[in-house]
Amino acid sequence: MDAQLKRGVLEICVLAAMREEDTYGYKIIKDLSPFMQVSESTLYPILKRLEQSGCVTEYSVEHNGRLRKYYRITGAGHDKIKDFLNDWDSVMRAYYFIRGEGYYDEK
Amino acid sequence: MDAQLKRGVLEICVLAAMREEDTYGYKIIKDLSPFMQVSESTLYPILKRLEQSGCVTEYSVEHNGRLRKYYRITGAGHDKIKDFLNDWDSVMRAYYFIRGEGYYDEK
DNA sequence: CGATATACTATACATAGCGAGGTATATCGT
DNA sequence: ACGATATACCTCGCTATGTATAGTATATCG
Repeated sequence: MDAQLKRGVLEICVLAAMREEDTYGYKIIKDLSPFMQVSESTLYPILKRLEQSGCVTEYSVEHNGRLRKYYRITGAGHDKIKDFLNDWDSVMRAYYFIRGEGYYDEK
Repeated sequence: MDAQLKRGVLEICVLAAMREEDTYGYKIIKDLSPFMQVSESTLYPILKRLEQSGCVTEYSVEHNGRLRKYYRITGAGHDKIKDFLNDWDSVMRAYYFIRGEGYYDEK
């Protein structure tokens, strides 16, 4: 996916990836890879930002002699996903404008 | 629309806005405003980039004693729109992943 | 025993939206 | 007559964020 298109979508994908169960960085990259390439240098700063903005909490678990960091989504994180889905209408209106088929018929 | 979501969409909207007929900066802002707020400090750099990358050509027409800059989309510009539309599938897959309803059924 | 997978971190760079400010003319209400 | 608003274009600086590159460390597989 185009780097510019990723913005605004990727962060929400990361939150969505931990909706079912707590997860960790490397697993998120693998889970998203079927439809979106994410490099480590992109993901880890995102996780840090999400933690600082209260959208996720983190805790470490020892795994093979190293600490593996798990992330759990918070209420604020769920709210952020909802906000994104509410914004999606305006994205679709832009898409229909670009397709050039005029009015976007509400779902 | 969220600033991050705009990236990758806005530039293509600008190209789409001149598909029917040549247009100019101020008019583009008005034409997009029903579904997307664009400030002048965002638009004019975009038009400059599009010109430098060969997606549009520009020419000036005198209007009320001042020069008004018109923009015309090129073949490369049309190609860019096509590329965007071809990429849209992966955006929708990300959207369906976020919605949490699993597999994205091809249109 | 080297390659690959797993797993996290830090530095430096490029891209692009946007607020704030600048310049200039025309029009409209009071 | 005059201030507000609309039209029309441009630039500077800030900020957010994707990404390449590199570093650290263990386990596994051929």
